[in-house]
Amino acid sequence: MSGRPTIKEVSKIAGVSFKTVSRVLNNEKHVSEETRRRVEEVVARLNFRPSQAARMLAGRRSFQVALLYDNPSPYYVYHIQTGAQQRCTDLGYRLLLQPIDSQAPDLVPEIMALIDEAHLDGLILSPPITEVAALLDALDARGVPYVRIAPGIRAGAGMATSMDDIAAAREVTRHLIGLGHRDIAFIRGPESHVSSANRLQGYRLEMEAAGIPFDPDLVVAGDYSFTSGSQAARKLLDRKPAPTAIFAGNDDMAAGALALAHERDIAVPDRLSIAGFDDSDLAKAVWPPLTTLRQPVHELAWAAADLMLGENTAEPQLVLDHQLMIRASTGPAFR
Amino acid sequence: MSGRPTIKEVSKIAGVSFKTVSRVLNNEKHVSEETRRRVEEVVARLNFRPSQAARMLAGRRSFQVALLYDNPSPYYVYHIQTGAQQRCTDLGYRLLLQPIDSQAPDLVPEIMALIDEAHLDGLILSPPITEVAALLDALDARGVPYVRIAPGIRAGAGMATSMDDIAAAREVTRHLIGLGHRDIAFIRGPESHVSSANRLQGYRLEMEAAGIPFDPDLVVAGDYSFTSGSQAARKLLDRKPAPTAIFAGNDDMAAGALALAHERDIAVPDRLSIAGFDDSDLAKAVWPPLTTLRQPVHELAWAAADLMLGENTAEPQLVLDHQLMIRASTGPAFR
DNA sequence: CTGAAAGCGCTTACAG
DNA sequence: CTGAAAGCGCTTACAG
Repeated sequence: MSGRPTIKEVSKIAGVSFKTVSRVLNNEKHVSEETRRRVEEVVARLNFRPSQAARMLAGRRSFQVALLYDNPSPYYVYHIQTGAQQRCTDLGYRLLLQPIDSQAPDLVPEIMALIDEAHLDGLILSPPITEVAALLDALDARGVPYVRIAPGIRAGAGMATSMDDIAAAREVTRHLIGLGHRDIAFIRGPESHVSSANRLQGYRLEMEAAGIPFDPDLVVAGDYSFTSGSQAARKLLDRKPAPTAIFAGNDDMAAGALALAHERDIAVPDRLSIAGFDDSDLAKAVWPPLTTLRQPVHELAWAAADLMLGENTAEPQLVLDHQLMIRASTGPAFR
Repeated sequence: MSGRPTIKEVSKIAGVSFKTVSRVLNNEKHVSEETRRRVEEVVARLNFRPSQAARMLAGRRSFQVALLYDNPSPYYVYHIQTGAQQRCTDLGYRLLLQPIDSQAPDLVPEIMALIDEAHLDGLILSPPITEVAALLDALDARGVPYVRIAPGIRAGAGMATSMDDIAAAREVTRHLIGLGHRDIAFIRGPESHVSSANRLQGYRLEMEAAGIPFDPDLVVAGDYSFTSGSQAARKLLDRKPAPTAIFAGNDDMAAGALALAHERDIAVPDRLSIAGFDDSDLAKAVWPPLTTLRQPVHELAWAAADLMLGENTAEPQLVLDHQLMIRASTGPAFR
């Protein structure tokens, strides 16, 4: 690999010391406008970029942070990546995208080693890595800055971005109740996800607020997968009387429930309404398209990066808006 | 940030020079077994990881490569990332995941600057960045190693992994013909994608091989999006007689066609068969699940990383197997 | 506003 | 098999 220009070559051509070039590159004060312009011109002409390795080694900051994730959903990972990366790039930081097994026994030392190895300035944690208490303790102890996206434990502490899962699930439930449904079933996600418990609670609160007694038999467990949604729907639709509406804790499970309805020739939404949660790519690709709740995944990640690296220091806990997306999979109750 | 151990501290504790520690870390010869063991023990105890920045700066290699992508499909991006990252990690390399706008006017200088800035040892290119001739020229000129995934132009040159789109599309078409279909329509992808033209050609070749004359009116253009699939299906189903089968160039468009069939109450597969391409997450989430062609996305990326960094130097052009996935969206022709 | 010195934590030649 | 020296390309104090 040849042709790599260095700061010294730039300085030679610009006729200044390489220290002055460094000042220009780092936007420091105390450089005359004319000198700055001359240096910038040479930098642009040579297409010069300072060696990140050298900056990391010499400086106290690496301008490098990592996004840690352990999520099986391509949709979720994609949007969380693009959101965080967009903001990091704008602020002059490189974002390392780090998939990681949150169940690994040596998770904490591995992450600490990563911090050393890559000289990380900070960490963005996404669920379920947000819930590893030992990791939070270790980061706090070393003074490594971090932001959590949608944290469950220690929700009030540190920097975090989130949405209100309870309020959101209430909105979906209210929509169904508004359509005349009373026998509304809920397919819940895995115990390990905080979001899952919160959505269930939102469903329950709204049912009770409408004077409909909570019926535990109408709640069936899934694991956020398509297949588990189908199985849960099978159980629910075998009941007599069957519920007239199903609210699934995410879109994958809603799609699974929908497929089962098709299989049994149950018209949706005429005989059965189905609502999901997330507004993932899936929601618009199935038939009929899913009524669901748009989770601002991209924005949550963008705001997390902004919180850690940007100017905003006022509000360390950001709650972003969600949105109910009403589509064709829900309709008036038939009885 | 405190507590960062360095190679010197390790060497002090192990009672050797720091140069010896360096030898152990790099698996060099000429270290006695006993010394090696002692050093490794200290490294493990301190949870020491060498500073990547220092290695990059001092060494001729960075052990860092980048994956460049510009693709709107979360599914595709997710699997290409995990495939490449898995192999890179196993081989001791860090993989930078770099989304990039392949239409950007300064694409080439931007990438060259990235190479300098991050001291990259090589590049993995995914479509459509694989098709930027000026980039390939620049990389060749600087001697930067790169592998392309599913290249279109200069397909015979350099390192590449791919699948046989033509043969694959022939298989899907053959499956439909075997079910008794003769009026088989094709929804093609955008002109800009090589895969799109190849799949069309495979469809055409197989039709002609079966003695069915190619009918250009049965080919409608889409852009790989769900919506374009619906629109294309609308045009096709407005024809008299309508085709009995639709082969879409990817799963998103197939899902769009399927949604239109539902909208018009056309039973799938009884009155209309629909096949897709990719075997994305979508294929199993819609009803009925799509017959489609499994593209080995993960494996293509894994093999690309392996080609560039692994031991395999024999075969610079790898063609991986695909697989026809027969599901419920295709069935016997009704007439 | 500008510059010369020291050093970040490693690897690369070069000795022994 | 092991070590002392030089240097990678920058930033950080410190001077002027």
